[in-house]
Amino acid sequence: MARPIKKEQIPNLQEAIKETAWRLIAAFGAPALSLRAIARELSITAPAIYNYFPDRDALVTALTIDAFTSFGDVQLKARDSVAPGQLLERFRAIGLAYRDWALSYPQRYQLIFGTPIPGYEQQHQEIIPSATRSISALLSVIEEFRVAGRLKSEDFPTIPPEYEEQLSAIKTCTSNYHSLSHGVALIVWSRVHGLVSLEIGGRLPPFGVGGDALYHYELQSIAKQFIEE
Amino acid sequence: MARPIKKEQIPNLQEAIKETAWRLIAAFGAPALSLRAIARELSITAPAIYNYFPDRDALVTALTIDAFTSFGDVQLKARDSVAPGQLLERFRAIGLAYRDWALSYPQRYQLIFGTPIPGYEQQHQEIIPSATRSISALLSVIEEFRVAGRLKSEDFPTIPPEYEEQLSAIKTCTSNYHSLSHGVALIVWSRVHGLVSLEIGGRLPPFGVGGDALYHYELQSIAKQFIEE
DNA sequence: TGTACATCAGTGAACGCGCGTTCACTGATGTAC
DNA sequence: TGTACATCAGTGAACGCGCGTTCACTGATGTAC
Repeated sequence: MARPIKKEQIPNLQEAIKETAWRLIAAFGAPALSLRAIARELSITAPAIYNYFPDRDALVTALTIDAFTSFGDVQLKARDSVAPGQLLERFRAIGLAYRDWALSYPQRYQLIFGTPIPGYEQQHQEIIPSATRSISALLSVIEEFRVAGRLKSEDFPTIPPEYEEQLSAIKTCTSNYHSLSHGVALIVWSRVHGLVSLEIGGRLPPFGVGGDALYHYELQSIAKQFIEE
Repeated sequence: MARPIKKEQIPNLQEAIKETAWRLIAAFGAPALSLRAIARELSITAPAIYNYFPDRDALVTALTIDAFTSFGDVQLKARDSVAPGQLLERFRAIGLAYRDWALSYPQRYQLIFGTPIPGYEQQHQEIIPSATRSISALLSVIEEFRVAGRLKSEDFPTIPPEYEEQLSAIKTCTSNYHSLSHGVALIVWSRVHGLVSLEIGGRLPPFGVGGDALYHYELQSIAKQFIEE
């Protein structure tokens, strides 16, 4: 017998909300994200979302954690796709994966590494583990170089003791790493981030330079500067 | 005789609107900028703003142009503060001025180099002149190095002809520059931008590294890599 | 010096909109007997 | 197999808010005679 028309349910609404949020962020930018827009898109009412997230900030926090996790997965996978002995190849794999991920998910990249959403205060405590994990692939390889005595560090600025204590956030994960490794990892990250964020922002075309060739060149430069053959 | 209480006028309201806009952007972020908030701050009514700017986007465009102009002023002043012969010192001066400006006006930096404001479509044609001028200081010095035969470019990726045509935007200003100079300027910019945007975003502390020492180190690295002594 | 008039920067009310969040509710589903 | 009940995901109305933009207006200022 025919049941009365049952409204088609959305299985796993929690996930559907997040996926829709990503689509809207991709289309209109993270700061324009709104619960009502998500609800509209899913053909539910806005208050239904409150069954899954206590408020808008909690949703953004969940999205941020997911983004860091996805990014971290890719970074660790890239590292582990190369045998532990081939450090230089590991480094290259991580670097290439960085840009690939950023170009695949420019919105997520902007969300976690770009200008923060106004009016949204990051819940640092909740985000730190996934954020720390995401950078740990690069950090671990650089530390391995250092341990192997292959990190060129002659003129790298020494890190003053008063800064050392600020390392705590990351150090919970990588407490045994030398602080030099953190310094080098940071400068490597800043170069890679500089190029990638300009590329995502569409600022390469005016210079008439291809992002692909430039990125390979930059990775090569970094390796040459910091790593002993 | 006592005139009736005259409401204190704001002289040069156009400028006052822009100044207030910058203050609000500094406080709440560019995407949160609203005409009504500006009006409230100035104790005028929102429609009064329409006497000076046809709509919100026009205001943002004006702010963007002002920011590029202010940034360009600083860049050119830095370059010209050093005698034309001392190219390396000119380069250093430009680099240091870049960070100084960014740290002084992080909001302006974010507005012109960070994630674009959602719902605001840049009026490219109006902005291009000030944007092009702002980068011209760096570009000119690098071109001078090239002309002097002091630009190390052995393994710099060659720029494919199909990209050359995209240079048009900048080339209106610097049409006689070699495209290699554009390429090198871009990579220099990307490094400097990478570090500065991480510093502005408050992402250096977790690594326990001081922005000052790191930036000097990075400028030095760039010079060493691209410039013949 | 005094009057009539044009100018036009700023006002105040109103429009239609979207937002986050609250609240009492409904109605399908699953469980206990 | 059948009935009574508890659960709880999602609803719909409402709240108070801020937004960009429009419009007819007002009232101080400057000009012409």
